[in-house]
Amino acid sequence: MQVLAREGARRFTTARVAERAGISVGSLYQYFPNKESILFRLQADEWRQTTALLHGLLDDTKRAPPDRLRAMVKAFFRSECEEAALRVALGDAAPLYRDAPETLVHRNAGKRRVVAFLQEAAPRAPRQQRTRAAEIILMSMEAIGRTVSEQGRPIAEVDRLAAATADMFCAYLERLDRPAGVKAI
Amino acid sequence: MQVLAREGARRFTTARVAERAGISVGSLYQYFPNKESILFRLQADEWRQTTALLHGLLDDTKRAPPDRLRAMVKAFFRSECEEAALRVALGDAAPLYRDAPETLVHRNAGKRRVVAFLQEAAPRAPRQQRTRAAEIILMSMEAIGRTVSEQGRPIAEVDRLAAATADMFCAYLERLDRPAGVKAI
Amino acid sequence: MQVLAREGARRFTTARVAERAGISVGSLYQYFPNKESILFRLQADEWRQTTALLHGLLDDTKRAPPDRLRAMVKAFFRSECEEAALRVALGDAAPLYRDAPETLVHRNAGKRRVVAFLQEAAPRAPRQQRTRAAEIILMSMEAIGRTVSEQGRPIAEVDRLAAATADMFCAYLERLDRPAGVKAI
Amino acid sequence: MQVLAREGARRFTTARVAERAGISVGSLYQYFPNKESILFRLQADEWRQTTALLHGLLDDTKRAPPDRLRAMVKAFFRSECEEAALRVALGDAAPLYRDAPETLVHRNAGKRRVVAFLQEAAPRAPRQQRTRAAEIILMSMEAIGRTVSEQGRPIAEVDRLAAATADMFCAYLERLDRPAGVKAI
DNA sequence: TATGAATGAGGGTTCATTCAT
DNA sequence: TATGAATGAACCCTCATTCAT
Repeated sequence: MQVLAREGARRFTTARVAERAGISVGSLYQYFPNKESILFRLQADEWRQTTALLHGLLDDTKRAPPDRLRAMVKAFFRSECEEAALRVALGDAAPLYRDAPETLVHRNAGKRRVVAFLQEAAPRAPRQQRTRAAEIILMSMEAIGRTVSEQGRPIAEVDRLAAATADMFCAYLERLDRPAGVKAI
Repeated sequence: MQVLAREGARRFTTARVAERAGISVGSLYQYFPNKESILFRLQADEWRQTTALLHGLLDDTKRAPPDRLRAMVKAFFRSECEEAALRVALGDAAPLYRDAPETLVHRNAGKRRVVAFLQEAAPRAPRQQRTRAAEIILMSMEAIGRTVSEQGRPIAEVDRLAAATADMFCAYLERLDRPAGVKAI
Repeated sequence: MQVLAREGARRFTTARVAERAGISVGSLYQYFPNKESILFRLQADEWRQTTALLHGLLDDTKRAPPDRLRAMVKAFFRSECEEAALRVALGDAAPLYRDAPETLVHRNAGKRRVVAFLQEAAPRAPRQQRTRAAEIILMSMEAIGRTVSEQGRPIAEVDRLAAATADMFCAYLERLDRPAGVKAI
Repeated sequence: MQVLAREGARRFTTARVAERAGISVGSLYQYFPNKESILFRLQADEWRQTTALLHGLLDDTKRAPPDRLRAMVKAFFRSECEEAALRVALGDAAPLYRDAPETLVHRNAGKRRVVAFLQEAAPRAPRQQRTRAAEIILMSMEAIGRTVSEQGRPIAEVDRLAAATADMFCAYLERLDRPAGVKAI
């Protein structure tokens, strides 16, 4: 993680990782079969943390769904901004793990959780719409979060963007839950 | 573009580009100072095309703003899916041009155009909110478009996702234009 | 042997040998001083088996010398074709044990046995000629056997080649035993 | 060739070849796609030379076939002993080019030439026997030649072994040409 | 202006061997 | 006696860039 954050994806080499870890390249290769797997492990750890954080917020049934959504977006943006360099570098390394099966697993898990949330937040929306909405919300949140983190914006600005993004999602929720035919726009 | 699309970002080398172009590496280096600049040029061309396409749709004042927004999202998603391989490869090469000044210029131009559009579509929204909304809409659209193209989904599905994404944007527009204090959610 | 036969000489590593043997690398190095010695041991075992087989056939004084020679060639070719992969791999590893003293010992033992056989089969040949003939016969038989095994020819074909090779050896025996000056060609 | 001869197959590395050639590794890789191809090229050159030499001798129709055979064996053994180290190293590197199609081509070309020779030298032998005999003669000659070269025997001894080997071949020729049923052994 | 051979640092990976436990 | 993590030199190969022609 330190090599990735400090040196960037391009300079993330097995030699540097080993040196930073204070071990030899050979030892590194006793724990990881190849470079790709190191990166994947880093990304998996990130996913685990973020998933725990976000699902925890969505699970908090004491709060109204929109509040939970807002909390999730805000938390996600902030977590993206911490260790921004690492996040960017992991993003740059995506080609190396993009097609791994675990990537799909992670994506699907996230999607399922949001679908479940939408069931609660927009119970009147048809199932197919909910599935698509879940995807859209996740993809947007991740993309905006990454871009914001990448640009190194000040934290206050990040929070404002999170609020605005959550506004968009909430407006979408509202519309999804509106009985069909009562179109406003 | 052909090298990038056919061989991927990893195998996009100056030697291959020169060969495909039917010139020598030396000549290639007379037109471009370095590899990075070649990639940047490719991305700039993409941007030019997409910008022309999207701004053209937004400019069509005969249609209602939401319709134009829908048209833009649909057109963007489709254009992303054409030459998906090229798009993915350009995305993978982003680290090489991400920090170029032209990148910022392009982003700002897009943002300005959407801000102008929002002025028309949500005249009652405060200026700052509009600016943020423009950014959010652009980033979401780009991110979802890229992801969708990356995943190679069937065109019908892409259109459905475009429609749903546009739904989200329209719901957001509606809310932006709603007089403050009249919160629905 | 299993590692060598299944994985080939290139992938014959101490780690793999230890794993297949169900012990640790450390333990492996308590039984063998180095990798070379493992290979040599394998080769020595092969030699022991083959020597026992071939000498046994040559020893069978109830049969006429040419018959015994034929039997030996046939048996050798067949034994080479069993476990062909192992044989090929051992051959590839030859540089590691070629210069070991045991290699010379084995070669000399084989030579002595064939010299003795020739004494019986071509008693009239001068001693020096017999010595050379023994070498030539052994080298040919080994080389043709190895090549045949390497090429994975069908067993029927292998037997035919063995018969032809034995023909050659028998013709040679005959000539060796012919009184000098009675040259036919 | 120098690296192979002086350092052996194990120490035949691209870096050493480049250094000895007075060029950089990069340049080396502009002429050869990989290490294997370098070795193959070396072997192919050897084959070309040897083929020219041996076929030339076999072609000399002014001499009787047995004489030509003797000349060929002698010439082959001597050529193997020149640059013995190179020959041994090339042999050790065989795993790298053994399965290349050119190897088969070379083998077949040699075989065809010897088959043609046998047609002349043993016209009464059946076709199938001739084919097998050609293979056997070639394989023996190559194997004995290699072994002799590998052992670094003195040239006089090499010549004697060549003569003895040729004796064996000639005896075989004689037998092949003998009308069937007139078995001597 | 065009060429393309030459460069060489740098990449990922392997593996025989050691030695503290 | 058995272990197996640690080592690190060495391997093959790539590629952005230069520069004499």
